[in-house]
Amino acid sequence: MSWDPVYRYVQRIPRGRVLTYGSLAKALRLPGGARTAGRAMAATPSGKGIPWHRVLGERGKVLIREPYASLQRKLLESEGVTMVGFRVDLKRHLWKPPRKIAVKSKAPRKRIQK
DNA sequence: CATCTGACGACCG
DNA sequence: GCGGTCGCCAGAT
Repeated sequence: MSWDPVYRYVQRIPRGRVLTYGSLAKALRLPGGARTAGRAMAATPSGKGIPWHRVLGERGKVLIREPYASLQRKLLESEGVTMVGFRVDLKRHLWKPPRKIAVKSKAPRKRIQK
């Protein structure tokens, strides 16, 4: 199984915003759901600029073990993410992935006929 | 090949 | 809200 799609998706998460394993899995339709997203993140290649720290558990909880948990918290706070202990305030920082990519043209989009 | 092990999450007490 | 159980499934042992 190639985790590439997962990493590409994670790289789209803007600074200061976070995503959950569940929503990640759902967005990419990963078989096995959230846990599969977790496996992918656990295998995140280092040094590729992938913002792995922006992926959290349901309700914004940091689920990884030390010493990475502290690092993740630190990285998040460094980009302005407000946290309560090892939990992120999802109300403020949850990233809602855009359904459509930004449109450059101002012309109206064509309607897809049903 | 048999088991174990999670960077999960829904459920239940 | 917290801890335990269970389904999930690719890798590791």
